[in-house]
Amino acid sequence: MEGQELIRAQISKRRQGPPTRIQRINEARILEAAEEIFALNGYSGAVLERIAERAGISKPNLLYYFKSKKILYQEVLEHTVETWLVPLEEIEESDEPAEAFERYIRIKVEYSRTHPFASKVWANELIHGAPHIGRYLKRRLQPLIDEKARIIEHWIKQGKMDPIDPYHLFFIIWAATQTYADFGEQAAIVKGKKQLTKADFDTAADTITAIVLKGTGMVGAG
Amino acid sequence: MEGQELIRAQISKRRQGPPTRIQRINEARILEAAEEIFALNGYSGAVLERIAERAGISKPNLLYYFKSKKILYQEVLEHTVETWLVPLEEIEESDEPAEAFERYIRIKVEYSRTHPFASKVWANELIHGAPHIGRYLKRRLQPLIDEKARIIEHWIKQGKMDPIDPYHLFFIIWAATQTYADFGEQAAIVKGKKQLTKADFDTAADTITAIVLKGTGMVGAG
DNA sequence: AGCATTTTTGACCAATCAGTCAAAAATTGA
DNA sequence: TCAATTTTTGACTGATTGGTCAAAAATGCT
Repeated sequence: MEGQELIRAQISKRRQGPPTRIQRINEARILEAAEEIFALNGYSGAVLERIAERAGISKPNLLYYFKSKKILYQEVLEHTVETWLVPLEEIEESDEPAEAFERYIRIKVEYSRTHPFASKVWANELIHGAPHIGRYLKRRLQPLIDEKARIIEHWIKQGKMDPIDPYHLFFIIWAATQTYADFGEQAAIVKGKKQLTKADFDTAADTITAIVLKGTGMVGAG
Repeated sequence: MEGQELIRAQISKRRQGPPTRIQRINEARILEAAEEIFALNGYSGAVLERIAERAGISKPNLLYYFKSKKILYQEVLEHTVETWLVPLEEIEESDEPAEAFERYIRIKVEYSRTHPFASKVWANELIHGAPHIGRYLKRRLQPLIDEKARIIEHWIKQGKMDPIDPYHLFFIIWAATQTYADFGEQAAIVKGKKQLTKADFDTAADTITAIVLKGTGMVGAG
């Protein structure tokens, strides 16, 4: 269990032409089912039979589309990472810090609410030390964060916000926004509910936004 | 995999008197080894043979001390939860909010640094919906949080801090402090390091403390 | 020393599960 | 219609692993 290297290269490519209608439907169904099963059980705990079942096909049929459990898992991971990075890319130097971060926080909380399985798969991979996707992450995430860190440092020089370590600021925001997906059950238990509601997520976004914006001096103390 | 009920009741109690020296040593060794293996591999991915190996004994011998994998896992969980709750209990109404929260944040970051495996085991359990420890959590954590929430609401009424949802404040602090243990590899990758250093944890504690204290109005805007 | 109790382990079993394979069924294209 | 291709699956296999058991080894006690 220590995957790496370019994921694309490992994926079953037995096709010559474009994917058929059946292929597109089945692969999409499998990936969706896999996301949920991997999220709920982890990599080792996930059983291919159950993923196939949930996708409405047989296990050998699943293996026909994805040559191995590992490859299927990596496809799921890659999909979640890319979605995860999109809102980060939208932070630009020309933005007002308060607006950029409020938008970023709200998008990430909303993503936690609508894609809890994706977030959990991702969290699981990270907890175990990113064994399947570490190298990819280094190539893809590190340069992106370095770029955004420079933007924040620029904002700090301009006096638009307090002097804060940009990396830790991102860690805190990631942690705070994703905790509602990853540890949603804990939050629900603490709040005495069966499940978090949309209102809970909205309050979460409000609270995180308020603390981060005021706490970093992006907006004047209220 | 949906354990519950009083954990103590399930644990092998074949003893009449107090534990012997050998028992204490071996049980401690096993629990320490188990914590690491469960943290690194998850419940399903953890192999008893490996835990035994790391504890320096044979697998049947491990099963002699803990009757099943599930029971061993629950013992590890229970141990981590109790440690986790200690600093929370220390927050008291007579405290100054800024002092109480700064202390709480620093203790939790330090705990993340010194007990990364415990934190990961715990995170893993929560991600999967707290299947083994959900009920215990409800009985133990919920009342405690309710109590601390009342203290915070009292502080808010006294004008000692901004009106903030106390539950979400705790979620944010838990997430921010534990992210350095749970997702430490990600943080290291982003920072271009192999591993986080003590200095990184100190900066983390400083940053979280600064943002939370200022962001909640516990200290005047600097 | 010698007996009782605790501790330790090799050998084994049964269940689970990723992955294979050959053949059947469905689909496509002329 | 009918042959070529793609899709689907039942039946297997081999490896892994949680847990058992009986017997051996170590320890404690008088």
